[in-house]
Amino acid sequence: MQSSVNIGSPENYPLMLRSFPRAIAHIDCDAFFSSIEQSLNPSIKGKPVITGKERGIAAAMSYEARDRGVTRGMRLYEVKKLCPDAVILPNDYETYSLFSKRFYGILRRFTPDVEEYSIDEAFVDLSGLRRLYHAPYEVIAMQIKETLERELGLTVSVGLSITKSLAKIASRENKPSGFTCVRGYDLNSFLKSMPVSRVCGLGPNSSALLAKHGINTVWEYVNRPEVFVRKLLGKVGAELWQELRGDAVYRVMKGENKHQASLSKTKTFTPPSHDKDFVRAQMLRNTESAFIKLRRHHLRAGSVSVYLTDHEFKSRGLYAELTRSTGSTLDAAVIVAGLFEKLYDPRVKYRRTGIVLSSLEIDKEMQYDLFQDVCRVKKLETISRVIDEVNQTYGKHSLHLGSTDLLNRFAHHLGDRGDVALRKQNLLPGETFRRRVRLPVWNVKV
DNA sequence: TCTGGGGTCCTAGGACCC
DNA sequence: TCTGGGGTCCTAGGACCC
Repeated sequence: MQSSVNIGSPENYPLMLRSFPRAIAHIDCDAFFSSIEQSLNPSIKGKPVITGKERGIAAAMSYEARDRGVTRGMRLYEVKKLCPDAVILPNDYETYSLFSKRFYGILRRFTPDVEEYSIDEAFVDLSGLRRLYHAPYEVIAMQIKETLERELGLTVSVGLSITKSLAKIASRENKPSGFTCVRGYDLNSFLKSMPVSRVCGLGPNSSALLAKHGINTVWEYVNRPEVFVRKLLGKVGAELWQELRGDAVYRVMKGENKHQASLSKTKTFTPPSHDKDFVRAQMLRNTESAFIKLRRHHLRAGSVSVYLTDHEFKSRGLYAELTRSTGSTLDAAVIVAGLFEKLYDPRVKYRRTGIVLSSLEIDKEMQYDLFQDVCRVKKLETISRVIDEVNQTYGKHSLHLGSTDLLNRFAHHLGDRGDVALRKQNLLPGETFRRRVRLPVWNVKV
């Protein structure tokens, strides 16, 4: 890595690096979900593989499918039109999480400075490792890449540069199985014709705004004064400006279990509806699902917000803080129903409801408030536990709130896979799957 | 890209308080 | 009692990410 960066015309923008230059790698698994499916089932290697069957849209697709024009979020009937031979599978997050754990395990063999950016993307700070490995950063990064590909049976793309933002752009350059190194003195040529929309953090809105000011490439962006971008795009804009000039402001955040801030559940339905009972039932069903997930993660929520999205995709929401944090569906259902009453407008057609649980805390840290009704709390907890047990055995939502009953006339897509045995063979020592049983649904009033 | 679901972070502007 | 002005806190909504 270079120890200095030369960017722009020095007389206009004399650049003083704030920090010692770092070597940061961004590692991105190629077509993660579908590659895992192909890795586990060799008979579908080389075929267009799409996951997301249970939701009716393409969540992830293999390069074979991408080459045929399949894109993220595409409806599955469209997909079938494009490639009739497509292999369409439901998402299997358990298996994907397992691969993700292995992925991070391998990275941590090289250094503890690993950030879990998402299920299939990591940042690794290689700074200072040259001496340990007796090799330049490029070679260390290549070693990491080769180890990952060999042990996971998937390909990954790696970007290596002096800031996170630059490394992230770089990793996308030569997918799949790419390796792109951008040194300080490469910035000029690398950014010259790079569209601003490639920058992580500059989405469609920011890009459109920049275009209005004649800024289309990252090069044009970094050659404007900092005050200008700050005025236009605020704090984030200014931070990215630094990062793209090679001045690292974002650190690689190590730590395996970052504290989760919120947990949400949303569901879209078609056609849009203004049937109040139906919309409320959707909302409460989301509440049930959110709390099931909450309890599975051994968490409690201290606040809850609900929102409704109308047919024009405008959302309105309401937020409530709870007097004590809870993991009980029944506790929250009362609050949610109250918020819903305030939010619901009979003149509007809704197409989506959602709930966000926040102020999350770990279950065992929960302390009883001196003045609360301990008996009632215990009772609600017992009910929740029993509900979870029943549902685990007989299928999600077998036992549910009476008020969500009317949803049961809608069939559940089961997303069954029937290849659990195959998947189990693939487990390493110490790895397990959650139990998964599906039976017909019945109704119980609570 | 006309729109599926689960997240994080930022900020304008309202509420509230001197 | 009315009014001005300024500071702080908070949250709803937006923008963005995978």
